[in-house]
Amino acid sequence: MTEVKNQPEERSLNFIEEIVEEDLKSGKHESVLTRFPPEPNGYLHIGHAKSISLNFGLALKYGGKTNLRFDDTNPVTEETEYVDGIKEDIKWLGFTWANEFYASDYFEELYEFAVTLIKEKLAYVDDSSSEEIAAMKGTPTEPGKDSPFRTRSIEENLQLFADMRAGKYKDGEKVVRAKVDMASPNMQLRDPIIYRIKHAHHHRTGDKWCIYPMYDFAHGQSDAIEHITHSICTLEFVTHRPLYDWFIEKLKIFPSKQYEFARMNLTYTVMSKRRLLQLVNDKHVSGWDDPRMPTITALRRRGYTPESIRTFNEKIGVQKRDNIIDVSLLEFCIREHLNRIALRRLVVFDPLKVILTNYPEGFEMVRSENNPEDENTDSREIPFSRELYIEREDFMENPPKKFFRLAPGQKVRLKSAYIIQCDEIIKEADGSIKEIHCSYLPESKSGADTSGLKVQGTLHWVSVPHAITAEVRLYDRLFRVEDPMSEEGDFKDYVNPDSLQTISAAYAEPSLRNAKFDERYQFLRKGYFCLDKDSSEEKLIFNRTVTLKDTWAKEKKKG
RNA sequence: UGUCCCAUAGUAUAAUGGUAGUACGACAGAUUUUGGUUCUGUUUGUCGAGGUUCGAAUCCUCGUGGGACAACCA
Repeated sequence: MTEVKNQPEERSLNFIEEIVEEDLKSGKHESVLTRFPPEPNGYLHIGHAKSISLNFGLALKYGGKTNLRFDDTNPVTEETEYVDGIKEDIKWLGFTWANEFYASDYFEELYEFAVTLIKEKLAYVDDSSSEEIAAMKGTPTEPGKDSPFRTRSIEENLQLFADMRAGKYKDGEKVVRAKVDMASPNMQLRDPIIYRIKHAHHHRTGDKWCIYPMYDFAHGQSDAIEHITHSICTLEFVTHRPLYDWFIEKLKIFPSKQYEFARMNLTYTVMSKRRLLQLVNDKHVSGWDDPRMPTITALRRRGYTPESIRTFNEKIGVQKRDNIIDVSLLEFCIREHLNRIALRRLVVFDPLKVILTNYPEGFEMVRSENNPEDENTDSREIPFSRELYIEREDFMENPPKKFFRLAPGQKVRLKSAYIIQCDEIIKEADGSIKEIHCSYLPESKSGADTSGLKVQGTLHWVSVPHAITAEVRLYDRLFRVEDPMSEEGDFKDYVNPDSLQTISAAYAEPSLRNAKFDERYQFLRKGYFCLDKDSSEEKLIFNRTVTLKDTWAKEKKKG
């Protein structure tokens, strides 16, 4: 009777899944073929991850396939470096494409499509300048005017188009436009340009072409060539859909259908390749993979797991309304995963020396669990000695109420070791605290505590003679404001100046000497960390992926 | 003031004419050798006005608000 309880929660379908299920049920399509179509002019960001999850997820869910297709129709901005980066990111996210295609694979077919249109009197070569074309285009509220070249003969158009391809004209001298409707209320339909001249080296076709198709003339046709059943893109292409359908109809090719969803926005960051590139170029960050960036490569470097990003994508859903997702949801997803898999380690960032006056010379090894959430992980030994470092902020000479840490006369437990009590504060000449002298309770050892004492606080620590040092990089949100784009002025004015704090020498327990790149760590009471790619044999560098939730910090703020 | 898209707690997301639910956040408490985790509880919502209907978040109309579109970018 109560068995329903453990059933996985049934998730309702998003609007695209509904369309797919309907198409499958009605027999419109026998299977699903989607595509992920990045332009190789920058790195993928978390917003793209939503599209990747959607496209690949749809195929996975309904037993279909997904092609990876690089939309490489603009040679001046596109580079092979980006192609490689994008492929790596998709693989890392855990998805596998059926075919790796390029819009440039179809240049010859696309050229023929344009010839077909010309022959049907549905396209023409226009000698007008860019400015003239813009002027004749009209405005959203006023119709456009026909170009004087609109009525050229088929033969002349064919010849001119062939000459364009042959390289007889300079950039911008001529374009090919589709003949749709200069009076259409939809601006996209006012004789859109479908081919332009660019004497530029293409990352794949080299110098074979000097004319390149525009997005609208490449995307839908590429979908059709591949027999994509559901071509999913973002909302800004809604107004392009009539054009998408128009080309498919006029060319009588496979009727792929375009569906649009709202792109994702995240608080405290920006989400466009153009703006991210600005941050890189203006050196606000060290590069596309600076861990503060919302790019996939940066998230990976920062320690995010692909699982957490996929979970995040499931949670945010798919819809058509503008949205800005609270970054705390992303943080929740990564904490939830890391809590399950991260190995616990003790690391002191800002050391305060503690001398245990009644502890003998030498040291002992104490045992500590690697992950209390996972019974399968074992434990490790940590050296404990008479001289220790604790976190400076874990001691206060005059503590406020509810300060459960170390203070004169106050007792705390040292994690996996003993209860200690503060007896004396040793100060420097300037009055600052040099070290504190404590006594430990031998009968309070972890696992064999017969002291009967209950203490409120437990601190992390390291043994001074055994500690190793490491650099620790603490990251915070890239922007000071939730939505930099909605603020006055340049979005770059709102970059958070404290988004990176570097601790050049933190003191870590010796087991971290063997830290591995594929392992995740929780530095107790500090946050989740991973080894940074800048690390070397001589120098360990850790990135903070995300902090732990800190209710004490909130308490302090309240005053 | 053209065409198109959208509107449910602070943020997201369900309810597909029949009890407005879930997650994150926030707040409070319990547990805790991490002020973590876990658990419990509280809080806040259908943009507005009409209409259809026994019944409307859902369908219709008109408003209001937000967004997209005028690159030889994608």
